[in-house]
Amino acid sequence: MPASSPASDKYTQSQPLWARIALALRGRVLAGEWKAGEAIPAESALSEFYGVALGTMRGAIQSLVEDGLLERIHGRGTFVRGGLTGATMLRFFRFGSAEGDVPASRIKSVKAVKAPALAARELLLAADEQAICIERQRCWGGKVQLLETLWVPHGPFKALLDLDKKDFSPLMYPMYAERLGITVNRAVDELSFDRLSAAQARTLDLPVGHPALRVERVAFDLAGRRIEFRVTVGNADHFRYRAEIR
Amino acid sequence: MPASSPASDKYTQSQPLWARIALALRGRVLAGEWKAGEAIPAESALSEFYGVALGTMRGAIQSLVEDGLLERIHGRGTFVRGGLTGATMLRFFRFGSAEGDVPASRIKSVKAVKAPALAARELLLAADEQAICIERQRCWGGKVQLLETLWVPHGPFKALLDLDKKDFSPLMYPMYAERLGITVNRAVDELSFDRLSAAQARTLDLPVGHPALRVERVAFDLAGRRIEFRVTVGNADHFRYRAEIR
DNA sequence: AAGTGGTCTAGACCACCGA
DNA sequence: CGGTGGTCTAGACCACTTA
Repeated sequence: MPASSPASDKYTQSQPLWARIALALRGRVLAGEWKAGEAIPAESALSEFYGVALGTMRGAIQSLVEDGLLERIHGRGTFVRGGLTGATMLRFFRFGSAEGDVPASRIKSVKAVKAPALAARELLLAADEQAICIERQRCWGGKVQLLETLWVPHGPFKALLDLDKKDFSPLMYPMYAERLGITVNRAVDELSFDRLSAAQARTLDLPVGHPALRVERVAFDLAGRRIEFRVTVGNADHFRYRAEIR
Repeated sequence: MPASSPASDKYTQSQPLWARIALALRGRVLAGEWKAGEAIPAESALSEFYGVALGTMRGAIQSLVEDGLLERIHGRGTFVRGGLTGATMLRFFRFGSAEGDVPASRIKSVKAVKAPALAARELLLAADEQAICIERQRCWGGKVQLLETLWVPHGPFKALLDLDKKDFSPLMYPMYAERLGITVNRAVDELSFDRLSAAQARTLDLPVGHPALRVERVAFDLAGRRIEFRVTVGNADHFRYRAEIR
């Protein structure tokens, strides 16, 4: 940045200076110069490095904070945000008594497959492109409560195929981070209602055709790439969600 | 503000200067000094009035923008935000063909009642306090699609009792603004799953016990007061909602 | 052209954190 | 204590909108 667009060229670029610096900073984060959880240099150091005023540097950092890439802690520093923890599917459901229960996770299968049409579309994969399909169940209170099917692109995730089902972490996103170096930074859930198929009903111990909440989730990494598509199905009677408008 | 806490007292208050100014500004908006849709004075004028630097004034305004109270438009000014339009219940549903259709609204009844327990709790009313209950239906494609029951506190809304059912606007919130001077600034929706009662099923032309989405909404005015509680019920098969995590 | 918000500078000092 | 981010100042000039 200092060489390619000197700060003395005020107001001559199409983007504000703080936005260009934010872009450069984002690039350095994505390139792995500072890893998740680590601190980036102090504002003063960065403002000197880029040859801009402190306020401008703060603006650049602030935009990345609002974007979810960085996190500022007063008195300590500015940190690269860790990814999502993944325990977030619970926010759509209320399971009565199972408060202290640890939500268990059971992997049923991990297979290399041709991505089906829906998954290929959501992950922006070419037709017939290879993917990995993971099926798992999530349990609370000793009962299977959620059925999940996940697809991830084959390339960056192929190490999962060599992993024993027992060694999968109950939370996928921290596992992606530790084992593959892939950070899930953002996810979009699409909710709809459905009815349980015969197989689903059997596993969930509910009648066939019972109302179900269906969540289709696309997860994005730090660079904004689509790295996981997931379909979760659960008993609609336990659905509860709070949305705010303004 | 200029008299009660001069700007020269730097850093001696528990709140930052910009926060105290934001509070003062919010008070002037709530007092009606500038109405919804109107512009407030320019940053430069306000910074002079409060005796602070321009950057501090910008910070105060920015906080109110993030709060949804103000809106800045480059080159034009800073405006008091109009309230919600109210067409927002549609975001939970997809009604296939009825794209060009104007969503119709039919008021079934407007009555002064003792607030039932649920409504009283959500509106923070005392037990047995008076409220106004409004029942209405919303239609698309020539069919009744949503059933709504609304409760509003009696005091500020009593003018609604003198209004003919035909004169209700299809959108409640703009009507609150025009007829009562009450601006809905924020609303919280709680979604859950239910089944249609016999009466509901008849009106919606669906089987009894058919899966239904239930939305309980609390609406807040500019001052943060709870001014409306609303229960909306519709066919769960048309439910669709997008949520984002980060 | 005049007025608005948006960007940027070059400082100063305050509040928080950890060693 | 030294280092971090947070607040604040007093300017200057840019970009957008309206008349």
